Amino acid sequence: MTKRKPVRPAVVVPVATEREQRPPIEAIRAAAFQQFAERGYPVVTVRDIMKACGLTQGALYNHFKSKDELLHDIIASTQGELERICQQAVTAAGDDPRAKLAAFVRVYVMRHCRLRVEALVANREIGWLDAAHVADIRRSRRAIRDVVVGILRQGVESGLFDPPLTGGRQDLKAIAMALLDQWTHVSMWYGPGGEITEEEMAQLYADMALRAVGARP
Amino acid sequence: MTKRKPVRPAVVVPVATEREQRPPIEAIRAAAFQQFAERGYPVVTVRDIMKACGLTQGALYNHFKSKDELLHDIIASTQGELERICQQAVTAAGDDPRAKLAAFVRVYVMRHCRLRVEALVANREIGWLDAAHVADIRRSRRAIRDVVVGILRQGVESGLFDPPLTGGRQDLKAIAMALLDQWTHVSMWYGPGGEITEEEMAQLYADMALRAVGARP
DNA sequence: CCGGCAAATGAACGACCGTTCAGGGGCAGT
DNA sequence: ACTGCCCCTGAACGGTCGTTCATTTGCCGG
Repeated sequence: MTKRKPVRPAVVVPVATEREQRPPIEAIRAAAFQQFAERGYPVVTVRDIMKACGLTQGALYNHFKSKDELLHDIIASTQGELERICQQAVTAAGDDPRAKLAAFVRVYVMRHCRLRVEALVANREIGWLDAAHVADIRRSRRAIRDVVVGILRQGVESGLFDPPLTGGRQDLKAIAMALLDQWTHVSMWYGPGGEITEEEMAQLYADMALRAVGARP
Repeated sequence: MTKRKPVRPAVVVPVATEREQRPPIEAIRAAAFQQFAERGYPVVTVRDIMKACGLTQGALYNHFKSKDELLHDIIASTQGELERICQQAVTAAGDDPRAKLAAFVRVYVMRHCRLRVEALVANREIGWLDAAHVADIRRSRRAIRDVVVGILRQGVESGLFDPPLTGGRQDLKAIAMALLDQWTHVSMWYGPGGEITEEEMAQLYADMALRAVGARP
């Protein structure tokens, strides 16, 4: 057998309904999310995506300049929305760093449970973007991380947090990275069919985070 | 431009020394690790890997049945070794679940810092394996998770751990997943050029884990 | 009814993919 | 010196890829 076999059988979901319900550009975005999440950007072809929308390959280029720009478009929209709701949750949580951290975790984890597909694509497929498209996504990620670092710093300075030390000093950036890794990768294994609701997940992760940073009760 | 542009410029490292020093099959494994880690399995070609070893594309098939089997081979060896050292660290740590958990985290995190490239490939590229090759990797991952769950259960039953509740009951599996996500993804951002040593990372993560599960001092 | 225009089609292009295979070199054992 | 055997080479195969483009479609204001 000399044929290059697809990494997974390129089963294209029926869809059919997509085409009528929303404008084609939205159908393309939705189909791309689904396909990228299930099989990964490099092995999903333009033909796969467009067939899932009931269109043919050429029609993509009436809406996006390239496959690469399509990926950037859907990642950037998800990432921007995530940054927005995280910022908003923190500012709405008052001034207590414990409340801020808890609010952040709740919003972040619940979003990664509810929008598993989008979160998974935004976090896993970013590496396929070329240098020009990847910059603003990374900026947004750093901004989110810095929000967490800011909460931790405020908690430490006010004496409400007592996080573990790293070689004798505080490394709040490492702690923030560790916590964000945990929260982000919920989207890799959480399934709505399980026994835990999204609210319970959010509560569990908030509890663990507050404990990890040594928040006073 | 109608040419399909590579996701990243397929810069092939000089190598040259590889060929002489070790048997070719080892050079192929090393080159594959490096290339898969840097650019991802689907976009790394057989020609890329073999050129990095100073060989030509056809020579791969004297050592591996296919590109897929090569990926499985290098992932399986890494994963098997990880499972082994984790088991061994836990049994060598005595009977106190706090010591067991700390020992597990130390070994797991230090390995993911030191062997970043291997860990990254084993965790990130597993999805490209076909169904026949993926089964035993997943089994090993479950086994490692169950080791953590076992430690947590022992800690709870002995009253030494008091982990957060999930909807009124203990969900040790979810806690184990959350912790493993955190430990695993160290390999995504830890760089030996940073200010934190591997030992400090291991200590930090062990501290956070013990706090998260409510270990008594 | 008509002209115009955005949007879709599907063949075509140039490139590259994983894998196969006939040919060839080098070296151990006899 | 000859015979196997292992390993490597590089052309070839059959296929897929992202993208382009001439052509057609379908809709809208007049």
